[in-house]
Order: sequence, then structure tokens, then C-alpha cells
Amino acid sequence: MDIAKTYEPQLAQEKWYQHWLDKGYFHSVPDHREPYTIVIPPPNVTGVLHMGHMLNNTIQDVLVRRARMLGKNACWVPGTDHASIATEAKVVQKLKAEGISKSELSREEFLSHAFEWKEKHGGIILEQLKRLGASCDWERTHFTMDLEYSESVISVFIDLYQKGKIYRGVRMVNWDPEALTALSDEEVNYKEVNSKLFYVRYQVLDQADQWLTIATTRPETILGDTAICVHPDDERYQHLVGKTVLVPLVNRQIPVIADAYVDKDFGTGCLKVTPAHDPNDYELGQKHNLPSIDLFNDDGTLNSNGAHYAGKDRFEVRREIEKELQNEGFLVKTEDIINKVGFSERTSAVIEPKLSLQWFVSMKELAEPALENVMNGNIQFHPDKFKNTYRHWMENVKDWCISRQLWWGHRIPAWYYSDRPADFVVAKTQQEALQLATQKAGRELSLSDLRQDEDVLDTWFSSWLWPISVFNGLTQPNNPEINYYYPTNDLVTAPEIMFFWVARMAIAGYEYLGQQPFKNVYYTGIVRDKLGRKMSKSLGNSPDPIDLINQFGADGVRVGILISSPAGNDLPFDSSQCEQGRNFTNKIWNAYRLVSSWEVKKMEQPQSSKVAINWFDNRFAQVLGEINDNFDKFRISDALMSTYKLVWDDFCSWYLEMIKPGYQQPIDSLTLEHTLDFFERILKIMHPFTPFVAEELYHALRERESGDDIVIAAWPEAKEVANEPLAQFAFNEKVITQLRNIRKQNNIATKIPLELYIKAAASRANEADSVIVKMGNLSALGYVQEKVAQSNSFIVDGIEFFVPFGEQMDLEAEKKKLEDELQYTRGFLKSVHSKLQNEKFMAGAPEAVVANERKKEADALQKIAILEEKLNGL
RNA sequence: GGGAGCUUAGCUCAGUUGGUUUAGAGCAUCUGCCUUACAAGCAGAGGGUCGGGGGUUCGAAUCCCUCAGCUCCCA
Repeated sequence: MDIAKTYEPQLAQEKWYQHWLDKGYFHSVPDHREPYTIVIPPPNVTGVLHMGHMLNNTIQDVLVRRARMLGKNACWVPGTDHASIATEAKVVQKLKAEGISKSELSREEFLSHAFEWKEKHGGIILEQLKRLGASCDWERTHFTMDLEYSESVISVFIDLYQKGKIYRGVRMVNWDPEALTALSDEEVNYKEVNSKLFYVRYQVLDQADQWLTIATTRPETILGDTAICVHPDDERYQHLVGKTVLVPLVNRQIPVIADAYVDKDFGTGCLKVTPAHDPNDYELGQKHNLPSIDLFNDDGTLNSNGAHYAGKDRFEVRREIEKELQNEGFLVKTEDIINKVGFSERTSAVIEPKLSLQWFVSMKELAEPALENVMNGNIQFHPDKFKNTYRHWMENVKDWCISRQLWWGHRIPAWYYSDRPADFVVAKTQQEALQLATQKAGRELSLSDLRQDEDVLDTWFSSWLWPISVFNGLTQPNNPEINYYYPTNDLVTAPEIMFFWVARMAIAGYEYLGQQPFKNVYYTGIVRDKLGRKMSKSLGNSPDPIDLINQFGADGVRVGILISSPAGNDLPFDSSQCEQGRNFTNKIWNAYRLVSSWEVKKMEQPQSSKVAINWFDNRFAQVLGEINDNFDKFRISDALMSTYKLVWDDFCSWYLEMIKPGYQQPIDSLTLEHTLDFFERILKIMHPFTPFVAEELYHALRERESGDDIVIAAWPEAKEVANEPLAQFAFNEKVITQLRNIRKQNNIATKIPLELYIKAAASRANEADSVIVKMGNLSALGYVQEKVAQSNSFIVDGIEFFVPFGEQMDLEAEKKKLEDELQYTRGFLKSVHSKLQNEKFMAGAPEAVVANERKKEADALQKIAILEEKLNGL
């Protein structure tokens, strides 16, 4: 045999992927067929494939490939995201390494560096996806900063502004002092850290011996205090409300106010209020008309309001002010405390709540249809438990801060024509802006009077249009593509971006097309390592997917990553799973080696083959039904497991063994023809999971005309299952397993033939006995009326079987086996009896349940009788 | 602090409106086999008081309460 003993994936992968591309199988254009659309969650343009992408994209490819085989017009749109912060950070870093600081560059210069970087590193990830076998329509590759895409982002901004949904305002934002930009709430990670709680006393004005002690974790903000707040019901402090106290070190006078917001039990029950540097204090400040004193520069150092600390970093100030407060007698004590601190998702800097002028989208109304249509099931979540989380967020949705102090991204289309913050217009072009500004200002302006907003838009403000804009649905409304492909079918993504992305796509979909962007959202889990840690670059615990593909083959990795990852569950990944996947591809490869080695001869078909074919035909239909059902319910891992077992157990371990001719014996053509047909069907259902080996063997199996490829072959038809052959097989399987047990117990090699006698009327004999003869390697199979002495025996479905072999038999072992079985059956009978003797059960349980218990009782009684008789006979 | 979810074999998970033999699968483990498709394999076996406690019911892994532990989201 000159076929390799193990499957070598690399050659097949290159060959078939190129073939699929050459044939244009992944390219889709609208036609009469039903569309099936998936838009890829666009990875960061300069990103590199990690295990999360592998999981996510393998699932999408499985769905797309199956849809294609089901005859749908499958379209999987790939692309990349410009990823403002992440990409800008990378470019800044790269320039820094070259000794160039961002601040030395003009916006234009920086952007040209950024585009250069994008050209060089952009799209590597898409090439990597090809290695995985992703069947994307590469002719449709999009980028969120493509010209036409940008146009739609800007037009949406303008539209929302005109509808009054976008406003500019001073708000407390999450400020990243390292990236020097505002962040959305979703870009802040809160972590528990060990901190100190400082107890600081403030003197009451004109009362030398009266002090008020507050507790704070941020003493460096004391200089920004504009009030002290206590609970109105707190008896300890009621006499001080309305009085004035002095801010330590600077002796500024601030009032003592009362508000129920204060937690009486935390610290001393007195809260220092710093409206400029804490969101809750900000609200208190608004409510009580307190001034805000901003202490910080953008980079986290103190400004001139910080008195002698001006110019020093906030953390340095915290250390120094502790000493000064101590020396001056203001520090009462410190305590260790664990509190939660916000960190920037991108730079890991400690977030500084900061008042600033930013752009916002007002979300409440926009979110309504997006909430409603998830709750009513128009958009389905898999698993649907995520609906709860989604609802909770959408019902409490906050306005969305969409401006970022960055250069890489879509620049906000607002033009200012004076220094007053309100003097601006929003327009698509500078020319339009000039016209509008002239009108608004009521005086002649020139282009040089206009200054465009420096900020860019949050990345998600472009990605929320992804399912629309990849079909140019906004720039060319109602074009044939958007009408055909939208709404898309399935979205596969991670639950962590449910709000960043999923919710906002839903919002944009209803707002701009009046329709949902997708019908199903499949949430994958997080890929973790064996120790349960999230895979990340910084931990270095993520294997390189490309290495895995080189080691186990793309098919092996695909199986490995899907084999146990139900929707919504985290996936503890270990490369041994890919080994299992590789073994699976090797298994089917060797099944092919076997089948291809047979010589065909014109001869009569063995009875056992006939039985085997009838069985497998029905077994296939049965499992296909399960697989289809699993797919329909988005139970991808289960669909894979069913496929795996059908191939390995049913096809290889049972079917092929049943029809396999003896060594170097020929096979009859009828059996071979059926076998090839089964093999082909099996390859088809394997194809979504293991596309490469399936295509390779599909072509090895038979000569194919050009254009006959499994990637576009029709998914096998479901058909009705006949139960009789399945029941017959189940019976035979039990008998054969018992025979194997006897061999094992008595150390009898498979090669040595056995005799088997069945205690039943000969009329019970049927065609299927031939399978027992073959699989059990029997020299004789006979029917008897009486038990056969000196034999091993077993019972299947109440029928006794005997395998005689005289002196070789191990009497003690046989006795032990019978006793164990007797004990089990008696215990079982007891549990059945306890039900049947319970009057309440008899009265309350439905008839069918009672009847079933009676049948169990009868079966058990019969079995006990047989076992007892056997034991006596020994 | 508020909300959601989870806890079933060594590991990862099924278990669909409570009833189909004293709970299933894959992997791992153990035993025996290099049997001419595959040792990346074959055959067989062992392993769980369904997180603890209480309740509802004729009947609970499944429904309710409670305790404990874990995870995620939000502030």
C-alpha cells in the first residue's frame, strides 16, 4: 500500500485552500437563493491571531460551510478595525523606539506614520485566518477607515447631531493620564487593590478646639475640597451642619453640608467633597451648588491649584502630603483598606475622574428598540441567559462619551469659529461648515476662521455600523446588496463586548435601517489556560495558533478547540485537545486506506454485509437528525461530538469491521459501492469541522468532474429512521461485547474461534446472526432447548447464551461474575418493589409509568431466576 | 454595595415540561493486545451519596428555601 500511514495535513491544506479560492467558492453575489450572512467581528488591523480568534472564527467557518452545503448563498464578510487607542498606542511606541516623540509631530506627520504602520502590519491576521481554513469572501474585505466607510461614520454623526442625539458637554469622564484621552466606562477595569485610608481632621472655623475628622483614600485631592458632607440623621454631627471648616494646609473655608448620600458607617461618617475628582462628589456638587476646583493637569500632575505641589505627580503628592499632614498635626491615623480602583484597559494607568468637555450620544431613546427586540426574541442570544445581563445594562444605559483625544480615527466633523465653546457647527466638509458658520455667526467668515475639532470618534462609533456599512447601506441606501444580505443571520462574538458592540449594532440597525442587524448572536467563552487563567500576551500563556496548525493540522486544531466549548462557557484549552483532533483526522484517513485497499470481485454479497449496510444506513439517518438538531440549536460542540462518534464508533469500529473482508480477500462490488456512498456522506458531515481532510478524501474516494468539490456538495438529506435494524444491532452489539468479555476473562485470543449456543427456539434465528458469527469469530452458532453444561454463559434481553470450552473454563471467575450480577439485579428489584408497594405511588403516578415499573419488575424476576439456576448448576 | 450565573466521574461537559432499568459522553486512568487500515490504534474495565442542609411531591440532578464556594457584569 503506497498511501501514507498517517495523514499529512500541510500539503492538502495549501492545495485545497488555493483550489477553493481559484474556483471562487467563497465569493458571493446576490441571486435567487436564500442568503446566509455573517459579518466577522473585525479584529484590530495590526492584531495578531490569538486563541480567542481561533475559537470565534472556527465557529463562524463551521456555520458558514454548513450553510453553503445546505444550498444557501453563504457570505462571510471579513475585515479589520482601525482600533483607535490600541493602534495609536502601538505607533507611539514604535516611534518612541526610534527616538521620536508624538508631541514633536504634527497631526499629518503622525498619521502618515500610522498609515505606514497599517500598510506594513495590517491584515496579517487575515492571512492567518486563511491558514485556519476560514471561508471568507475575501473580495469583500473591509476596513473601518476605508473611504466609503468613513463617509458613513461621519454622516451618522451629523445625522444624530441634527436629531439632537449628539451633544457636547462638560461631564465627569474617565481620564487616562498616560494615553491622554477620555475613555468610555467600558474601557475601564476595576480591580481591588491594597490602599490606605487616611483620617484627616479639619478645624471648625473660630473654634480652636473643634475638629471634624474625615476618612479618605485620596489625600492628594484635599486641596480641591469644596465641602464636608455628613448624613442628615447622624447625631454626632448635626450641630456642625451649616458651620464652616478650614481645609488643612491651605486654610480655605468650606461649608459643612448634609446629604443622605453619605454612608454613616464608613470611616468617620464625614465625607470630604471634591467635585472635580470624583463622580459622586461631582453630583453632590451639582446638587448643593458647590464650586469645582480642578487640581490636575492632563498627565496626572498637579496644576497651580495644588499650591506648592504644583508640577508633581499625583502619587508622589499622596506620599508627600501624608508627611506634611502628619507634621502639621492634621493626620489622625491611617488604616489599611482594600478598595476598587479603575485602570485603563489599554495603558493600565489608574483612571482619573476628570471634568472635561466631550461629545456624547444620548442613549435612552435610541436603546429602546434594541432592548425590546432582544427581549421579545426577534434577536436571539445563544445561550439566552445573556438576555438578563443585556436587559440590565440597556435599562440603565448611560450617555455614551464618543470623543477621544487621539489622532488615529475618524475626526469629529465639528468646526469652531470662535473661542467660545458654543460657537461651532457640524458639517461634512469644511465648505459646508463655512456656510453654516457664517449663518450661525451672522457675519462674514473665511476658511481660516474655522478650526476643526481635534478629537476623533470612539472606535465603537464606527464598528456599530459594521453590518450595514460593509454593504454600503448608508452611502448607497437600498442598494441590491444591503437589501439582499441585511439583516445578517448569525453573529459570533464574545460576551465581554456585548455592550461595546452587540448592543450598539442593534441600536444602529434599528435607527438606520429600521431592522435588526442579525437574527442570532452566539456568545463564545473566554479561552483560558489549564490553570484557568485568561490567555494573554502579558502572561505568555497563549500558544501561537500558527504553531498549533503546523503541529496538528488546521483540521486538528479546529476539532481541538471545538470539542468541548459549549456556547457561553469558558474554554479551558490545552493542546492535547488538538492532539485528539489530529487523531480524528488520522482515523478517517486510515479508514480510507482500508477501503481503498480492497480489490473488487464479482461474488455474492455476504449476509453479514447486507445486515451491516441496512443498519448503518439507518444509523446514519438517526445521527444526522441529531446533528441537524444540534446545529439548529447552536450546540456546535454537541454536533461535533455526534459527528466524531458516528465516524469513529459507528463507521470505523462497527460498520467497517462488519463488512471487512479477510486479509487479502476481495470484496463484492455491491458492498463496496454502499461503503463508498456511506464514506462520502460521512465526509460531507465532517466537512464543516474538518474541511481539508474531507476535501482530500472526497477526491481520493472517486474520480470527480471539475467543479465537484465537497465544499459545495449538498448536505445529506434527512430521512426517516427504521427502528428494527437499530434494535437488532443493539442486541447484537451486546452479545458481541459479552463474547469479547469472555475472551478477555479467559485469555482467549481473537484468532481462536468459539462456539455459541443460544437457549431459544431455532425459529428465532435470523439474518443478523451472521454478524455475531463474524464479529465474534464463531465456528458455530446453534439453538438449544436446555442449558449447556461446562460453559461460560451470559444473558442478553432475557435470553441465555452459552460458550462451551470445557477444561479451560475458570469456574471461580464465572461464579463470581454470576454472583455480582445477581446481587445487582436483586438491589434493582428492591428499588422497583419499593415503588410498586407504595400505595401513594400506585395512586398518583400515571399509568405508563406504573406499567414501566411492572415491566422492570418482570424482567428482573426472570433474570434472577436464570442467574440462580445457573449458580446452582455450577 | 447592586445584578446575573454556576457547583454532576480525575478533567471538560450533557442531562430538553420532575418519571425509560440504583445518572450519560469525550478525554484521562487501569488491564490485555504491535490482530496486515490506523499504537495518532484495538478490545475490555473501574470511577459519581449530582456542593451541604431543609422542604414540596407517590417520585427530585431537575421545583422552592437556606448555607457555603466559584465566576462574570455594573457602581
